[in-house]
Amino acid sequence: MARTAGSHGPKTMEAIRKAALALIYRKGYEAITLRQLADAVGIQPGSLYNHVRNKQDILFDLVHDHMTTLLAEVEQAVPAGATPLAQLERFITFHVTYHITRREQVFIANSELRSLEAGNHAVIVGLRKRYEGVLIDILRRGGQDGSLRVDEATIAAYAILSMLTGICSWYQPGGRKSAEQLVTLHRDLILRGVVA
Amino acid sequence: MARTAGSHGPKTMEAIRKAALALIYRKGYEAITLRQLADAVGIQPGSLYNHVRNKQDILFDLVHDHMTTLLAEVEQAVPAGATPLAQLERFITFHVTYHITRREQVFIANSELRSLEAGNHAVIVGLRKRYEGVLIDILRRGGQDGSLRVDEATIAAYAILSMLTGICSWYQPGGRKSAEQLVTLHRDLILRGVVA
Amino acid sequence: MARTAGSHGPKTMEAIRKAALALIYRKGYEAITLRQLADAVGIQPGSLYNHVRNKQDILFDLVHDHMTTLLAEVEQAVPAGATPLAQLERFITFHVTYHITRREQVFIANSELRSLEAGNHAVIVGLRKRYEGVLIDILRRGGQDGSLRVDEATIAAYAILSMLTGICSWYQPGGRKSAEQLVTLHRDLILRGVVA
Amino acid sequence: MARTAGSHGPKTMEAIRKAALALIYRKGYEAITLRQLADAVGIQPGSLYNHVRNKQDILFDLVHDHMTTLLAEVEQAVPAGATPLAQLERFITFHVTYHITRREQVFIANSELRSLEAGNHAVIVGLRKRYEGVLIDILRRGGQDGSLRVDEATIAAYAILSMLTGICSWYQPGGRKSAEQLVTLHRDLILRGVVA
DNA sequence: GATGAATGAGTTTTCATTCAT
DNA sequence: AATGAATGAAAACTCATTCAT
Repeated sequence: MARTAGSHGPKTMEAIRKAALALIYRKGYEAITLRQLADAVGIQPGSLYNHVRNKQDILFDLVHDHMTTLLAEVEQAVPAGATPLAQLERFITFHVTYHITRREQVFIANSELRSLEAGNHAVIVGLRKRYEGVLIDILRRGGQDGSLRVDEATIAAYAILSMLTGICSWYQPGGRKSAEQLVTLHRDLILRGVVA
Repeated sequence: MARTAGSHGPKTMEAIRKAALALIYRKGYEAITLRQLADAVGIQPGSLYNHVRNKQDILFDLVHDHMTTLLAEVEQAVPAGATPLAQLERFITFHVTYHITRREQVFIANSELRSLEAGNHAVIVGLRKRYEGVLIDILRRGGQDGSLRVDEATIAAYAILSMLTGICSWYQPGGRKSAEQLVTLHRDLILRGVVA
Repeated sequence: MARTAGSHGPKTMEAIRKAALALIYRKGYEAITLRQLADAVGIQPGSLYNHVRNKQDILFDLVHDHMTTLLAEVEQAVPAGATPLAQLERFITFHVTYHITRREQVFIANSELRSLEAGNHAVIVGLRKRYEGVLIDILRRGGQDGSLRVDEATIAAYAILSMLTGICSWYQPGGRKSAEQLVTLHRDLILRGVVA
Repeated sequence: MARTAGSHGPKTMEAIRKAALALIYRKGYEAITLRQLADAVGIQPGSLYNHVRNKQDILFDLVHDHMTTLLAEVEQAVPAGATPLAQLERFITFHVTYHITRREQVFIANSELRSLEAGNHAVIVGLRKRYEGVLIDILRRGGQDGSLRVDEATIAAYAILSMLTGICSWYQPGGRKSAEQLVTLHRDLILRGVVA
C-alpha cells in the first residue's frame, strides 16, 4: 500500500523517541501501548519494529541517553580544582537547571527504573551510582576539610538529590518562578537550612 | 473494601490487602495481574471479586487508607500551640518515622498516583494537599514571626517533603542507621544546612 | 457474560483434543491458528488457555499420548516367547491395524515431529526409538537363528516401518480393501517379496 | 550467507533456491519466514520480490523442478523393452540412488505437498501420479506374465515407494552404508522378502 | 536490482471480569 | 466464599508484501 501519512526515513526514529518520552511521562511505561505510540507518531504499530527491537528497548534508550548526557554534563559543570563548597554550589545549580529543562527524561529515569529488565536495570543503576558519586565525593571532601558539616556523606547526598529531583514533579515551565530563583531557593535551603 | 455482607472471613480481605501492598510495591500497579495477586493470597482470581469490586479499588483502598492514617497521625504528632520551630521538628520526626515504618504504603501512594482513575485521583490529591498544608502552614508562620528563614513556604515545603520522602526509596529496615539517627541527620540538614 | 455455546466443564478438554487432531491432520501444526481451533471447539481463543498452556503443548500431548499408547499396545500384541517369524507376523498385523484405525495420530506423530521444541522432541524421539527397537530386535534374532534373511536389522526395520506407515497417507476408511486384506498384502510383501 | 561480492542476476535466484531448499528441509515451509530466507541469501526481504512472485512460488518451483527432473530421469533409467523384473530392478536402483543424492528435494516434495495452493497442488499430484504410474505399470505387467507375485499392483507400488522413499528421512551422506549397499539391501527386501 | 520503511492483517497470549455451580 | 470455565477486548509482536528511492 502507499504510505498514507506520518513521517518517513530517519526522522521516524526521532519522532518515536519524542512521542515515547511524552507518553511515558504522562502515563507510565506499563500503561502505554504501542498502538498509542504508533498513533502519536502517525504510523502503524507494526512499523515501529522497523526502528526498535521491542517495547523495552524504547524505554532503555530513553533512560540510557538521559543518564549518559547527565553524566557528561555534570563533569563539565563542576570544576575539578574548586573547593568543596564551590563545587557543591555548582552541582546544585547544574542539577536544578538540568532537571527543570528535561523534566520528562528525569522523571522517567526515576519512576520507570522498575520497568527495566534485569540487565538494563543494572546498567542504569550503575550510571546513576556514578552520578550520585559525584555529589557524595564533594560532601565527603567538604566534611574532611571542615568546610561542610556532613557526617554521613552518602545519606546527605541522597537527601539532597531527593530534594532537588523532586522539583520536576511539580515544576511547570513558565510558572511563577524562574529557573534562577529555584536555584537560589534550593541552594540556600541546602547550604544554610531554614533556621533564621 | 466492599466485602460482601455476611462474609465469614475478614482474614481473606486482610490477606489480599497485604499481598497487594507487597506486590504493587515491588512491581507497580500496572505491572501486577490479579492472577499474581490471587496466587499470593492462595485463592483463584475469580474469588478476589468476593472481596473487592475491581483492580482499581484495591489500589485506591491502599492509598486512601494510608492517606487518612497519615493525616490523622500528623495532627496528633504536631502540637497545635507550639512554636513553628518546635512544630517543624516534630513534623520532621513524625514524617521520617512514619515513612520508614510504612515504606510500602508511602512509596505506592507517591508512585502509583498516576494509575488512579480521575475521581479517585482527585480524592487522594485532596488529602495530600491537606498533608502538605500542615507543613506549608508551619513554614509560613515561622517565616512571618521571623523564627524561620523562609520566603517561599510552598516551595520550601515541597523541597523538604521530597527530601524526607526520598528516604523510603533507599532505606532498608535493619540497616546501618537507626530511625533516630535518620531523624537527627535530616532534621539537622533541614534546620541548619550543610555549611559549617 | 453468559456462556453462549460450545462445550463446558471437563468435556472441553476432550473437544479441544479432538478438534486439534482433525485440524492438525488436515493442515499441519504450523498452518493452523488457535482461532480456528477455538472456533472448531465453539469457544473463544482465550478460553483455550483454561485447558492448555500453549499451542506447543497441544501438539505434544497429542503425539505423546499416541506414542505411549502405541508402545503399550505393541507389547500386548507381540508375544514374548514366540519365534521371530511369528513375532514378525504379529508385529505387522498390529502395526497395520493400529495405523489404519488411528491414521490421524500416526500421521501427525510422523509429520509434525519437526514442530516440537527441543525438549519435547527428544522425549518423542526416545519413545519412537523404543518402538523401532521392538522390530529391530525381532529381525536381529531372526537373523541370528537363521529363520529370517536379514543382515542389517536396523535398515530392514526402517524399510519395513516406512512401508507400513506409508499406508496411512493414502488409506481411506471404507475403501475397497478391508484391514485384513491390507494386512495380508503387506505381510506377504515383507515376508516373501514380489518375485514369483 | 554473505552475497558473493557484486554478484547480480541469475546467481541471486540460484542462491535463493539453494537457501530455500535447505531452510524448508530443516524447518518446513510454514515455519520459515522470508526474513530468514533473505538473511540466508544475504539480501533484504523486499529484494526477494525482484526474483520471486511470492512465498508460495518458491515452494512450487522447488517441488516442480524436482518432479519434472525425476520423471525425465526415470524414463532414461528404466529401459522400455526389458522384462518387468529387469525393469523393477532398474527402478529400485534409480529411485534409491536419486533419493539419497537429493534428499532435501525429495523430502520437501513429500512433506510440503499440503502447503501448496489448490492449483499448484493439483499440478504436483498429477506429476507424482505419473511417476507412481511407472512402477504400477511394471508391477502390473509382471503380475500378468507371472514373473512377479503381485495381485494389487497399486497397493504394492505404494508400499514399495513408501519403503524406498523412507530412506531419505534417516540417511546421512557419508554414513556407514554406501549407496550401492543400500540399493542391494532394498532390492533384496523387495524382491525376495525376509523369510529365509 | 537492491534497499529501507511502510502497511494491514494476523498470531499467540494475557488479562480483568463474570457467573453457574 | 470459593471455584473453574468462560468471555471479549486488547496486548506485543510477526509476517508477507509493496513501493519510492
